[in-house]
Amino acid sequence: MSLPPTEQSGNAKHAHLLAHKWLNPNKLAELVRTEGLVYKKGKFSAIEEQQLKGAIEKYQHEKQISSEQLIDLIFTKSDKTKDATFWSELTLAVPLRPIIAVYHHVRRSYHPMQPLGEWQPEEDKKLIQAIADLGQQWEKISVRVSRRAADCRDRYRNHIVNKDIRITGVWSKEEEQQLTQIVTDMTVNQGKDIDNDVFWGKVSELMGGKRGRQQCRIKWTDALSKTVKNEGQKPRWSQQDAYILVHKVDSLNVRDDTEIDWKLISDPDWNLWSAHTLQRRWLTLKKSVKGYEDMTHQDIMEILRLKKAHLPTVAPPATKKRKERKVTSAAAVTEFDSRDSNAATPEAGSSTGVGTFNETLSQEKAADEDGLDT
DNA sequence: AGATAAGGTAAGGGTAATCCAAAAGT
DNA sequence: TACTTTTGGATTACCCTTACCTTATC
Repeated sequence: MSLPPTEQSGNAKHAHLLAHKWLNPNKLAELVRTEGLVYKKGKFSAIEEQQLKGAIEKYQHEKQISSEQLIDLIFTKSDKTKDATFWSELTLAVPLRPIIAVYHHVRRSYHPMQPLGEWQPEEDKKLIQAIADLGQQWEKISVRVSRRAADCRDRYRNHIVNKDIRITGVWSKEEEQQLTQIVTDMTVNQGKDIDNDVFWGKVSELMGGKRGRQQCRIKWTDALSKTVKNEGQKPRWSQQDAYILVHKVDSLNVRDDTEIDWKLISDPDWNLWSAHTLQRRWLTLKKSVKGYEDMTHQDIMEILRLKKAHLPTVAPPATKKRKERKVTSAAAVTEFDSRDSNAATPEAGSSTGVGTFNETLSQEKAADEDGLDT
């Protein structure tokens, strides 16, 4: 009998799996269940980009290959000189990433056609013609339109489809109701999760094609879903929210804010804010720090920690004429926290990995209690 | 020769930078 | 009230994952 696998040996084994097996989502999910495999999803952080770049340069140097040969290696299929270990080596440079993710990421970022920005009317014409001629064969279309296959596809589904009936601008009450109806029919009325099981292409169709999939999704996740959850009231961002956000980000102890998984930041008791909204709020917060462009994440954090050292008092009641204060989500959280710290039930909090936050807030709150409105 | 793994392409799901209007602050 | 600053709504180029194949490898 050997020793039970230590964390290290487990990780080494997992790292090897991730770097050498082209695991499809089912197999990945199974390994997560059976072996406690941990892997990373979502946007590649700046740090990971660096690590990949380093690995690619190292490979290029060791094998003494030119940049052209490198591009061949990444894009040309069935090249006899192909090195089967190439993708595995790159993957080892970014721990926790499956080889398929690295493969796709590198092929995107080293693509010879770089993104070109806004589409010109002539390009749209070319695209429409190409689709008419070829069908949805994006790689072939790409050659004719001189845009990446993925960009052609995106242009098509987001802007060309239904472009004559598509409308933009502020949503009417009727549209909002219709969207809410469609989303709830599709999810809760089918026993599905209203936050995760929505097919936005389908939703757009059901909206009669008047609104695109992006319009529908953003409208729902950033606006409608939270007013639905908040009994029709629209929350407004407050200084308390800013305080909470700074402390949550701080508690993650990331090296860089590109490492943050914003979905983990939203809290069951603070979840009126979508991940997207929180990310946006973080950016404005960060930009409020003078000279942030040249600072490390740690420097920025330090300043923000100082700036937001104290929990701001609730809603400055300077005047009472304010038509019944909108309930802010921050208020909801602080209320919850005071219950939480009294009860001290471990399961009460969220298990999102930002647990230290609640303690911080409770302490701050205790110290600040007198300043709080009653 | 047939099974399985690697790899290519398309479909599906999402993020983040930006513009501008509305609300809050002064 | 008029003006300035902050926040929120909408838009859209761009990014990541999954599904479904074809091709390579054993």
